[in-house]
Amino acid sequence: MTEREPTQADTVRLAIERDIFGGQLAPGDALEEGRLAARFGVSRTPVREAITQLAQAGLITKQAHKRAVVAQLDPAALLELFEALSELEGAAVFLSTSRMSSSEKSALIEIHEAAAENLRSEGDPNEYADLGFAFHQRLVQGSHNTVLIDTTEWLSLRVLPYRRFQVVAPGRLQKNQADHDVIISAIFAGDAEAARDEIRRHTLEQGDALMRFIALNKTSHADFYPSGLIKEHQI
Amino acid sequence: MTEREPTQADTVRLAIERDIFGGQLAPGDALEEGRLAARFGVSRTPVREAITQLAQAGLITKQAHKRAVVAQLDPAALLELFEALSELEGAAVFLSTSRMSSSEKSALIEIHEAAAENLRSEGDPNEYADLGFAFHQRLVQGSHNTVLIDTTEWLSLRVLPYRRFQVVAPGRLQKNQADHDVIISAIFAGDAEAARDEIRRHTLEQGDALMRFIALNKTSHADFYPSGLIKEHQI
DNA sequence: GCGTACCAAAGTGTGTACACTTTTGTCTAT
DNA sequence: ATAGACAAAAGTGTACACACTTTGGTACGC
Repeated sequence: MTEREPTQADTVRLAIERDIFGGQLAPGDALEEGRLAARFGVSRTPVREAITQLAQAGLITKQAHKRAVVAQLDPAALLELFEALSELEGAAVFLSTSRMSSSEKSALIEIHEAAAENLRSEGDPNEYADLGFAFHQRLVQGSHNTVLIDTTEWLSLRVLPYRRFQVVAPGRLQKNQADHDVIISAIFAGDAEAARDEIRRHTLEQGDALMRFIALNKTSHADFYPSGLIKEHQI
Repeated sequence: MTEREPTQADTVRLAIERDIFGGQLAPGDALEEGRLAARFGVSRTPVREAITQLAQAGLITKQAHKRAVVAQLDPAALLELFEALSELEGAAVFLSTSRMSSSEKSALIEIHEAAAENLRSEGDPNEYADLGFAFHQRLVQGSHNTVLIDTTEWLSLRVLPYRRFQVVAPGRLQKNQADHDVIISAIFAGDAEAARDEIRRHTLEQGDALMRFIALNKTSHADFYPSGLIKEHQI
């Protein structure tokens, strides 16, 4: 799916994606073609096209003659997603161990140390989260296998709408940083199997923490958004 | 993407998929909306929708204002695909080892033995190929992780159009069967790591064999189809 | 009061028309 | 002869109209 010059359908699709990842559209929200068309000042045709693409990608679900709905992940599905993600990242890191160039490795360390510094100085937790995301991303990209990279990034994206709910449990960040430390050590030691096992466990734990949080606040995800705000954005 | 009652777009999409997997549409062939519409007796709208879905899925490529083209995989891309696939199958089998029910295990063995019987009696190689596909599929499904299963099946599908080129090298089938045997043993022994390693190597080898074949016949995939036939089906 | 059938409103699926972009073939100038 | 410009043809992107399906509510019968 390459697009040189974005068509209106592409524009609409990107806008919807941003709304989903940004939280303006929560899982479970309905998308109505007519209103979206009005909102973006285009006809329903490109909107339909955008929705088709998003549905195919799994970001929204769609049944014939029914309104498209932002994909909603129940805890079981979320668990499966993280499990698959952990295996995928494990596979990628296994390859990365022997394939990362020295410049890629130093870029990885740079990110890791920036995260450490953020932790020491008690900086913005959001910034730390971004650095963590970048860390994982670089790690996977080191595999130099675009299929693996794309697939992994796609699954990461699918859980992204839920990441915003993750609170900073006490000590969680330190644990996270320590995990990353171990992973880096394994890679530099050239122990691919150890690196794989470490990141696999690490990612699985992350998913577990998120699920526990959601379960603890046992509530539909929509409840995280003040209903007034939803109505305005639901379009 | 669930569809209860198939829309025309779904019908068209399935028909195109069949053509691609069946070889009537070879990688590199162009798809023209108007003619497809005429062929299926519908308007261009559902055809466009089908093409959008296929493009999103990676089965065809599409640029704005240009005709859609059946995705073409160069050897490098094919290698990456098989590498990713082998890791994915490895991950799935790792989980399957501890998760397959006894009925799932016996179904697996049944397939395996049918394949053995086919080999002994020198039956249809196409039937053996189908059994091999089913074997891998059951193995992956044993992981009980739908995300992993869907992702793996999708990648398998993407290489399917190329499988038709695979010739039966002497001894290849026996080697294949022996590999499957080892995998089954590892699973029944409960050795998840061994099972993972075995299928990973096995799938990687399959990809290698396919690539070598394509490279040996160093020719664009379109050359496999008599050009007269292509023209008729190119629609 | 409860379930059921029906009806209207909302919303999606598809056909068709047209503008705009790409492609192809021809003509001209060097 | 060849390269470049131009024009016609082919093909895609979008708007709009309308039929069909779903949905939610209301009235009717029990």
